Amino acid sequence: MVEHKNRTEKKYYNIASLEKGIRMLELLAAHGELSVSEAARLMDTNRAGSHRFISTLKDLGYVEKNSSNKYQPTLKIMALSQKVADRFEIRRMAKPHMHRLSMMYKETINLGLFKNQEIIHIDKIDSLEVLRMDSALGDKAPAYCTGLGKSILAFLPDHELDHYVNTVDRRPLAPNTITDKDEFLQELSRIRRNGYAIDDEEMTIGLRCIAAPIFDHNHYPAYAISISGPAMRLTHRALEDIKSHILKVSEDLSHKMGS
Amino acid sequence: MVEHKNRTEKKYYNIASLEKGIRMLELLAAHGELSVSEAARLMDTNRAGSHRFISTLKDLGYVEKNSSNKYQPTLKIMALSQKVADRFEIRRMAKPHMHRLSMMYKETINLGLFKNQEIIHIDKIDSLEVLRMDSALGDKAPAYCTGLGKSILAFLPDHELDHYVNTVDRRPLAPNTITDKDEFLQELSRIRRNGYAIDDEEMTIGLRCIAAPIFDHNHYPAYAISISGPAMRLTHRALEDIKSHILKVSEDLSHKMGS
DNA sequence: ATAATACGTATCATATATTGAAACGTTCGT
DNA sequence: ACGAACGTTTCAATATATGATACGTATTAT
Repeated sequence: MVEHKNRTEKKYYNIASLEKGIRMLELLAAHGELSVSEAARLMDTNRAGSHRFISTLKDLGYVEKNSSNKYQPTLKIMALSQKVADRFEIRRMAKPHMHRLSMMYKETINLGLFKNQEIIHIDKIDSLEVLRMDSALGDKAPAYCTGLGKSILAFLPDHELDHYVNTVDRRPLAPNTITDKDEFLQELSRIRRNGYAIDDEEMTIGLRCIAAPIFDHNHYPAYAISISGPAMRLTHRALEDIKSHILKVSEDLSHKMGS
Repeated sequence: MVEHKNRTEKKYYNIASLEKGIRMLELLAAHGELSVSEAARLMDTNRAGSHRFISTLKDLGYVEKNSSNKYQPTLKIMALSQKVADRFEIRRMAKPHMHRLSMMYKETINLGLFKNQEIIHIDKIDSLEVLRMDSALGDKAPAYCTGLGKSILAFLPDHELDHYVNTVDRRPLAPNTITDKDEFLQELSRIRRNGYAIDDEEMTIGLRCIAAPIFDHNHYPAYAISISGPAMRLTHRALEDIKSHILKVSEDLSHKMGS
């Protein structure tokens, strides 16, 4: 009777029913299929209780009844999983490239994701130098004035780019921010020709950066990779050296993503 | 006040907290990452409520906090998803082959999964003939006296096969059921040489069947495919014709599964 | 064939888990 | 340096999950 009630040690602000429901889904996935009463035994409850959870999961579409009166998980979990996996897959594949670039150039390497017209930093390797850009994972940045952003924008489908240029406010954040629409479109066309983008103190004064887009299996520029550092170290001369390397990396990653 | 309470139309034996929790997970997956208060707004609740669900998902390992105080789904969903997907993947890939075999031979085609020393029927195409085997999806059958089962057993790793032969009761279910251990091991060795198994009225009187194993990416004979029908139609002569086709199909599917 | 058992599903009163408000310390934006 | 927004924790009120009960059907044993 003691081990039956020792769940009091749990944080009392957790949702017990959610834990049980997820556990039910895990059991169904592990066993492939379960009847209401089999599940009841595994969950240490009665048939009525078991049925309630399974029925809820069924209504949510994560579980279905097969012809032998057993319940089995559906492929709906795949939809969830896919969304999550995509985000992690690029990180896993980019990591070795990022390390190599980091060792070669001793500057900060960033991996960005384009979402809701913004750049989200999904991975990075910090420069070991004292003077360095200090961004946190998950931070957001505008696309129009960053290397990551511009390299992606340049390869967006026409209608999406149109929408971007016409709706996003290009407020000046640093001396060189490109605010004029025509000038901005020219810049994107230049990037499209080169394959890479340079952010020359357009978001942060003193910060320079070179970036290239990474295309996913839909040939969509979902991600970008960049090297950024203080303008005094990352001279235009230095960028010239880095250029071909980062292009090579972005092409390789695009290929790995199925593009 | 009315639209706020019209959830009374729901089946009252569903678990509301589970629905909300899953919805929270879906939102996190769709948005990539969300803060407690962003989620609160999307879920139409307050920060405390939102936090409770996220915290629960975090403790379950499905969600983690990133460095910008947002919560994002982890790869744990993949583990769930993978288990489910495996079951469906073989079905999806086997379907066209099964249809082709069905049209060629006009008999019942079965796809089986080996689990807990039993065969589970995970897909089938019924023969259009009046006289036919009537099995339901999800039905279980013993492995030792079915084509599907024997074709898999024959290619099991040694220690697993040992365990099977020594623990499973080979009770006679039909005239030709192989009950003797040595005779059974000889049969498996014959199947290993041929690559396919024949069930000659070993489980059901009057029913004959030919089956071949399908290997997964671990080179494990996780599945098998079979053609079964009445012994009077599925003569040994007929089986001779079918043999090479079913072998070809099973090899192709093994290859597609990464074996 | 028939009885007995196991099972899936539905309903209800009651016990309990969830809820929203309130509060505290921290972070963020200005 | 200030105020607002946020994440987290606590607690009492109450909306919700629970277990018992019941019923019709499938499965198994006799």
